[in-house]
Amino acid sequence: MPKRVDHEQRRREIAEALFRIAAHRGLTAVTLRAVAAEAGISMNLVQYYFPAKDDMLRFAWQRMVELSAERAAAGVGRALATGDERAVVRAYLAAVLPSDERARLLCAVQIAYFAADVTRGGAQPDQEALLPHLVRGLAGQIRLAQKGDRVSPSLDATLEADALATMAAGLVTGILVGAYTAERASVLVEYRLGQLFNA
Amino acid sequence: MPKRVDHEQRRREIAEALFRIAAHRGLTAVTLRAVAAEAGISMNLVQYYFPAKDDMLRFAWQRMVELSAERAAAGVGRALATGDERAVVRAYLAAVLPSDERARLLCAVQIAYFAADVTRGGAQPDQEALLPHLVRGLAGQIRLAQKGDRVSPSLDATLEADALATMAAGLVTGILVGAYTAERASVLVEYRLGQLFNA
DNA sequence: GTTTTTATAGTGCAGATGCACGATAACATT
DNA sequence: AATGTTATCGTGCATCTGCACTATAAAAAC
Repeated sequence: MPKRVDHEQRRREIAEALFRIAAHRGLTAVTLRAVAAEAGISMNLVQYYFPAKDDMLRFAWQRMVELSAERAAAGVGRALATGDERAVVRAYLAAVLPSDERARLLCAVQIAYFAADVTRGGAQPDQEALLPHLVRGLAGQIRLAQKGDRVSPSLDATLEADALATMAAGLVTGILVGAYTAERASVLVEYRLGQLFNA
Repeated sequence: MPKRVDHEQRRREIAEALFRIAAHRGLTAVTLRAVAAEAGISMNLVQYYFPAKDDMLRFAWQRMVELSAERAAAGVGRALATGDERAVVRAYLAAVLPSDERARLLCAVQIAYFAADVTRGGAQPDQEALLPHLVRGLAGQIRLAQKGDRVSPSLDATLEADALATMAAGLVTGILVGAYTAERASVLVEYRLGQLFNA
């Protein structure tokens, strides 16, 4: 076997195995042995790259935030290039919603962590910041659109952003639980965008 | 000790102990021993009333749905008596949001179960039905208000109900994670009600 | 070519967990 | 008063979990 291994890469592979287990069988099923088996390596190797289980869990969480951010940045970046605020807002929301299988996996993992955090007294700072971050992004675009008269200036940009962001958060759970399809969610988002932006 | 004990009552007490543990330390911390200690009884007694741990978890889930429904019915019932659709819609949403410590507890428990379900492949039928049930209730009130010209008939009642319900669901997570306060949530709900209903 | 470092695997262990089995005291039934 | 039933408790056990310790091939360093 090769001597030099990219540790970061190895940790990411292990994190991917963790994602699959956490998303399909819950954080409870995330044991060193289960992750090792899923990753196709021995349990000791997992311990080699993560001194303690908690390190692994933390790394995987950070990795998930990173992956989600990348996905979001791609979609939002394209929309930003067009200069169309409506498209940017749509992209923001689309980035949050689990549209494909990959996003569904990441969302399920996020919810698993979320539940573990909520019940562990105070949540991680990251958890707490996700929604406000989305709200700021949305509010910024709405204010921009108001300056261009594409959104009525009588509306409260922050409250509109709050409404959109929380709706998106609710839709995530709705989709994961099977109460909404991704298509239905899109229709709802489009409906709200139609109300927010001038025709 | 008395010979005859109300089994249902005992199970409810055990469920309450389970709630406290699940809400504060997560479903992972819900062990037979922990629940027994929290309830102030021996572990064997827990097993006496619940043959298997899974029975206990299922009973507690049902009990939580029951308690939440009772709380909701109280608030919505009062509003229904007034005949004011706006008040009813407000009551529906207020019933979902964790406004006091008790509601916060139940919501935390719900999220813990929710996460466990989402990651266990298909969710419980109950989980799946909660949001649609809320949507139907809201849509009904909105249609009623449209007939009385208190809501513009040009709006899509179902989509408006979807928007409100998912916003409420998102607010629940937002409040639990500390991103929103219950007061801020009320402001947001009122803002949206102001948009939905004619002045 | 020897030695040191690095990536990988095996094993054992203390603690926790769900559950089964047995014991017993309080009450009901007769 | 005797007997059976019910609620409660104690204990032991197989299993699993995270972790520590050790071993060993392969590759790098010299």
